[in-house]
Amino acid sequence: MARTRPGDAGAKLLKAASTLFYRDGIHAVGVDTVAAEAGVTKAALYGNFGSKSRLVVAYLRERDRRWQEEIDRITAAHADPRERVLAVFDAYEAWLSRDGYRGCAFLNATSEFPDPADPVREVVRHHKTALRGYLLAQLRRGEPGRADTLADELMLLLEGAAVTSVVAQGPQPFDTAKRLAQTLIA
Amino acid sequence: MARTRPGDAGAKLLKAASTLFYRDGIHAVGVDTVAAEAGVTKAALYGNFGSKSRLVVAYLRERDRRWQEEIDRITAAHADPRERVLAVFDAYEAWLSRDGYRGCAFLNATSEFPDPADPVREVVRHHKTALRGYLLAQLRRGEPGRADTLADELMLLLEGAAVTSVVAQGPQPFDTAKRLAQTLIA
DNA sequence: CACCAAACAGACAGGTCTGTCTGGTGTCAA
DNA sequence: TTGACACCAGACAGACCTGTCTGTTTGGTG
Repeated sequence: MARTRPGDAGAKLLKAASTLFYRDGIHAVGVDTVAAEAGVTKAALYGNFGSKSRLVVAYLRERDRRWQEEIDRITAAHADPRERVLAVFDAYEAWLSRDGYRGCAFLNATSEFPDPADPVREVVRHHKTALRGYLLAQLRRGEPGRADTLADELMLLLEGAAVTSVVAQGPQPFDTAKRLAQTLIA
Repeated sequence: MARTRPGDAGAKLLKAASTLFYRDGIHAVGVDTVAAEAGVTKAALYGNFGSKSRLVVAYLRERDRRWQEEIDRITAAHADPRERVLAVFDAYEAWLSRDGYRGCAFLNATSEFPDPADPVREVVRHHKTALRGYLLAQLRRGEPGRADTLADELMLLLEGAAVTSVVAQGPQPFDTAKRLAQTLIA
């Protein structure tokens, strides 16, 4: 088997962790399983991340980074603020659909880590704050006075559609959410 | 110490399980902990429920039963369909507030049990279907033609507020949700 | 080429998990 | 009063958990 090049174990682990933690849940996956899936030894895991907790945080940060890239793509693809907002709904739906409606990784992590002071929860707050911030920035270019309220409302619709689509095992809630969002920002 | 009377161990276990599973998460709590919290032996747990999985299902069913009682109280306290709908939002908020914003027990369980075929997930679907059914029944008495769409929209707002209030660690999202709900059903 | 850092391989410790089993004890009902 | 049954107490099995350690091998760099 091709030996892992020095410095590559971290990336392999992150990829494996992302797949397994998201698919099966964080508590349900052991470090041995992550290392095996990455084709890397447990020693490499602890050498790179120090602990499972820190690997979990790194996993969420990485996912946040990828989501940020998605936001950048949306910004590049659409100039109209309203279109950008609606594109966020589409992107959210596409992510969940691609992953078999296992829900938002950050909300799932929140369920598994009850302590609000946990570093995991800080990453979640950072991610959600950034998302709301993006919506807010777009909405300010429409009716600045209503932008804050609208951002709150759209966040409710996004999160609601995300969790409901998991229970329903399908994208239908996003149709409802997008339609409602459209009338709100019209 | 007063000995547990025959037949009471099940109820004690259910109460302890409800507290611990909800507060700390299901995978994070072991059967020994549940038995100890209930003041009961592990043998009694397995005698009454057979397995941890079945205890989890019983925990969610019990919670669903209690929520159904809440719905009955709402029905008794309000005659107007619109008031009943808004009272559901208030009740949802009150439950989360009482429990320190740990979120909806059923959505949290969904995060922890990825397999849609798991009995746990069946209980979740049953609970959410019943909730939507109640809203739908009320909405049909207003504009029957829009009732289905409205029920979907209100569910999004409820779920959205539930999860967002966990991330935000406070009830503010429910203000947004209720205000929006009010304009939708006006 | 020689060295170092990072990987490999895999044993190991100490704890926790679910689930079982044995044997004694209290309660209720017949 | 006696028998059935649900409980208590706690040991036990076997798997899995996180995290550590020893020693070896290898790739990249000076």
